[in-house]
Amino acid sequence: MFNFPFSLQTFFVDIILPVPIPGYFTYRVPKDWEAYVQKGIRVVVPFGTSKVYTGVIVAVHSNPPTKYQAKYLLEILDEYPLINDKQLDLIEWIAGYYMCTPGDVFQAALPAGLKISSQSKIQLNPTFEEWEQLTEKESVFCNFLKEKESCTFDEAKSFLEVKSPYYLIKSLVGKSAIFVFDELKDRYSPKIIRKIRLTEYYTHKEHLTQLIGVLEAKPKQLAALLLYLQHISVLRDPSLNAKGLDKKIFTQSEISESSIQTLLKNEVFEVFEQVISRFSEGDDELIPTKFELSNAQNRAFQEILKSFETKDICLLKGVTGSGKTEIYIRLIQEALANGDQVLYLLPEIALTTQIVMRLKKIFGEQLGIYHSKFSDNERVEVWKSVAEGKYSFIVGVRSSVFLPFNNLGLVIVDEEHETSFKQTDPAPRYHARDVVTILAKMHQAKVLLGSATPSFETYYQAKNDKFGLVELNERYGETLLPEIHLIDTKYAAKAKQMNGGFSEEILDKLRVNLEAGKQSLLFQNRRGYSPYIQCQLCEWIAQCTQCDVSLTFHARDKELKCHYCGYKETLPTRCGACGGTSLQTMGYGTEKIEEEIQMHIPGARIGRVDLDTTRSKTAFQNLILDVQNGNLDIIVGTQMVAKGLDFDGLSMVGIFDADKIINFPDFRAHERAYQLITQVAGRAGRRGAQGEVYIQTNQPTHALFQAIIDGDYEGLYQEEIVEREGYNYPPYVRLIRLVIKHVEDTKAKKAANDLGNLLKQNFGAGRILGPEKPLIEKIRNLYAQEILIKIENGVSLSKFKINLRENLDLAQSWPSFKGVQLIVDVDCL
DNA sequence: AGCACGCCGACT
DNA sequence: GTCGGCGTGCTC
Repeated sequence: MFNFPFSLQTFFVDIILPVPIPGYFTYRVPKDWEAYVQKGIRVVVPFGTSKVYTGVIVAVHSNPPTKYQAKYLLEILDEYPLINDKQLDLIEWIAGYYMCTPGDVFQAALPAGLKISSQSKIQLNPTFEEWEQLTEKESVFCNFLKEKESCTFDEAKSFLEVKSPYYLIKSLVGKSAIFVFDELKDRYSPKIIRKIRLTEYYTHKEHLTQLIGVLEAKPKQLAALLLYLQHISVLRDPSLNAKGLDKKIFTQSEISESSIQTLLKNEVFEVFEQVISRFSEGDDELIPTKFELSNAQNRAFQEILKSFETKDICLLKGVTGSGKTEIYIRLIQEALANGDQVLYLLPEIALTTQIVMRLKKIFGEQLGIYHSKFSDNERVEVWKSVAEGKYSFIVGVRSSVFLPFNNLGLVIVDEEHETSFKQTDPAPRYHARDVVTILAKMHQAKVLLGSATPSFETYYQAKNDKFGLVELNERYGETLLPEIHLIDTKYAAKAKQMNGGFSEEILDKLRVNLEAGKQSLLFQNRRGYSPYIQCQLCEWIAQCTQCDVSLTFHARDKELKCHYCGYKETLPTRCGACGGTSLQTMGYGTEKIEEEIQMHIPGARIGRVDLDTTRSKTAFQNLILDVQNGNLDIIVGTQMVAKGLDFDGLSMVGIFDADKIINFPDFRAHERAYQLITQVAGRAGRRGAQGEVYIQTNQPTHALFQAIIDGDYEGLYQEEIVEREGYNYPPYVRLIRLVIKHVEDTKAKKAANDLGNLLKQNFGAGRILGPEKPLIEKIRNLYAQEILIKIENGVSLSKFKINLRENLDLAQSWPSFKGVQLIVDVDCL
């Protein structure tokens, strides 16, 4: 760091601000603070006329900006860097690669609790006495604060009727009249639970046995004591008493509050408070960490280590149920023993389940979990714990790539092919799997990509020796791959073997399974009751008012909903066109499947697993528990079940809309269909028994089904890769998608056309596809057009992107781009 | 992205 | 005559 004690130079800092404006922002450092500014610390700055933001310093220098007057910093939030150099480098890399601003990345990288903004609170110092030191304006403001207890920057601004209250506030802070507390300190409070334990006296065996004798006459108190001893066997080991028992456990059993109170009064029990981390699920005993790998697993494990000697990235391609997890665990143990940090990325839904419980049991306190359903408090807690080194192992979703690692040794990306690793909606539109390879390079860490059905991009790299490749082709134990049956729905319909959407075969199988006490899973990749409702007279279909899609009927809420914009309306009784009353639900969603199966198979206990039934944090876990405990016979679900559920009991899987998946208009449709169907099918038949899978389709001769039945990933890959090469699709080219949006259809088309022509001129028509209307032309009243850019392998991506950015900037200055939104999606899926 | 400045319709 | 609609342009 610079340190010129008598320097006449003025210091400036370049900072990242959470705004979608390219580049960094230069601010001036007040003379007194020169010693405190440093790369990686957060600062609060004024921005525009009335806003304050938290930014992070990326550079300290003494070059005044020439084109504008730099403003002063308002506040310094950290003593030490909160964001380390590698993180700053990663932010910059992502912004460059994904063609967004550092601010976009910063916004995604930091939990909100670490980004105070205009909402920061101001409070009067209660011990403040020296009112005579204040200016008139200041004392008026302080009196206002006295009344209000606290106020926000915004409130202060409107009260003071000035454009920027920060100078006055700063002066008051200097006089110790007020506090500005960053919301971090305010919002972030540790969680405390109340526990009960024996007083020290009764931890002695003789006192305790004596007590039990005395309580013989008081059965209720005795019951309470015995319940305690049942959970905490103090007689066996008095030191266990220190752990205590959650008060809830008493109240949940038959023990009355009054008997507890009596025991507390008589100083048998005492209450104490414990600060708990928000996600340590109790203090389960750690299970023994030594387990044997099977021969196949051990061979794979050794091969991975070998591959890491020469390559940084390795693909582990292991069939469902081959026991990849044990191999991961072994690698994680090695890395941790080595003193390295480990990051284990999972798709969101997989994270709520058993695997995390299992890892928690093995790795205990060193394991931190980073999940999108966690509150902001919890995220800040994880962030700090990683920075402090409390967690050396993180299991998390996409965004955990931004955590403050300083010594990463191993990154595992499980279910590597999952599209949820790519962020689609707000920028940065990054792919965690790809970001992780850069992150790992910075840390000189190894990356293991795991999947039963790798993405073709990844497999291509492995095949071409860029990544290591290790295969695990046998299922763990003796379990056989499920037997897959195709049901020809066209034929079944002719033979009168269809019952609505269900073939007799599936219904029969469900009945047989139910009688045998076995569980079944039905897969329908569409939530709600029916994907559309239609008038039987005039064929009118209820459409969303803001989007170019039909409305899905949700029976539970008796509403029509748009799955794209969230629009809702109550179920109409009349046709929107002819006024007729014969509206009918068309097609099948999970709700309707659930209802009809209930009708066909009365007595079956049916559970539904889709976005609608698992919105809350615990709902999904409760459903899983119900399945595990055998409280459900049939589970109906969307792709959530394919990805989230992982247990033994399922003996049969039924798949309904296979045709929809296969015929999806996208060059990756076959790859995706293979992955999804294989994944769903893989839910059937674990631990010994062979499972059965029934797929309803009207094109049973489709080659894809044969590949799925044979588990012939390789064959499908070979076939598809030829097509990809022939038609110039990934992995032979990189794709960048441009989306052009406008409220007016014609304006979107005009802008897209103009841009398309420019790009064709400058990059060659062969590289530009479109403009074309996307699958859904209008969402939230915005019409969209798409342009696809193909960049063949070997072309310098960074140069291409700089060139592309210039073209885009030029286009956006055109009159035809007025009011047009332009989205850039690099490596779009 | 916000948010201010700025230029045209329905209200006291 | 004003309040307020959202079009456009800037933010270190």
